[in-house]
Amino acid sequence: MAFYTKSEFGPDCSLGYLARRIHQIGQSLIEPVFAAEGLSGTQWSALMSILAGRAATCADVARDLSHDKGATTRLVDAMEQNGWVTRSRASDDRRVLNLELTADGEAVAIRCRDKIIEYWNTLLTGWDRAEIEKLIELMQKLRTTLDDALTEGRRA
Amino acid sequence: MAFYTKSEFGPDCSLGYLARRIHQIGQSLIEPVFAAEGLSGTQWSALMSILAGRAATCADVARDLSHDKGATTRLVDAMEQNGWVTRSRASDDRRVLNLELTADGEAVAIRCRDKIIEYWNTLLTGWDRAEIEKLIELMQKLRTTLDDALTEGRRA
DNA sequence: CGCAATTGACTGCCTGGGCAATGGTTGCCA
DNA sequence: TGGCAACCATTGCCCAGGCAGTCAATTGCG
Repeated sequence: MAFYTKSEFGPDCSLGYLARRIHQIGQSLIEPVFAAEGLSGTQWSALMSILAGRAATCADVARDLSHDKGATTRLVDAMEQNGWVTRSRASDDRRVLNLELTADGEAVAIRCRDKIIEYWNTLLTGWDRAEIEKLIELMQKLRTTLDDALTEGRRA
Repeated sequence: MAFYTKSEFGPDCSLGYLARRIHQIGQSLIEPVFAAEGLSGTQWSALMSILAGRAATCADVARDLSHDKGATTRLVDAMEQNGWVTRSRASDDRRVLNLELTADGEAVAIRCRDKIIEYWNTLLTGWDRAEIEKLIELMQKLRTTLDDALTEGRRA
């Protein structure tokens, strides 16, 4: 039933540790790509979130990225100053500020996306397609499991 | 040959995004376990690194966790103040400070480890053993791929 | 042997994110 | 209808971590 045991548990087989390292190293590898365009990885994530229609407001972005709401305000501030997004008060709900990508914002987001795609494709040279698909599938499942646990914890 | 395409790429199939979310959510779920023992997740990682014999000095810990050297100094400061580790000047290389776990430090590390194991086992209820093993295997492979790219980049 | 490059530990500085509190707005429901 | 909870956006505060630079000790190479 139980998967991990006290004697076998170690960094190399810990999902938490592996996720941490993959995130850390991946981040540091890809960051130069963003830096070349003058933005941060988090900013790009936010742009993509808006571009993909997953988010239309500040709060949406924060939720979609599991990012702090306060930090998101400042994130949008920076992107607005760079002329990548615009804020406009929603007419139907005056609490909300709708975010929209400018032409520049969309262009930057897509340029970065294409570079990122190319970077991952290069990195994954030597992997079987089936392996990658399996990895993505299992990581999605893990993400779902964690998400469920989180919302369950929130309810309790 | 290429795995990702411009039309199909999206957050849900991006390994970077998945790793980020898994790391973030996993971290926030497990953090209370550490908080109950009065330490942080990073501190526990460092303790485990020493306990497992993967690190014997401050620099070792920094390397093993891909953690900033400066931050590691302060991390060890905190753990020393809590009485979990001791620093002692190495006799053969007087630059080095050898780190050793105290009885308290070891006890805390192991208590947390056991709780983490239990937490993951609970979380993974409903997963097939083979699935978990496959996921770990593929994440290890990804970690290795990224590590290689990193050291390669360092050399260039 | 001697000098340059490297390494370990540490420090100051700065940025970015987590957290809590606030003000304004809306929906709900007694 | 009045009041209350939820929600959006924003701000101030604090802390951890990344970065660059310092000092001492060590290694390596000509």
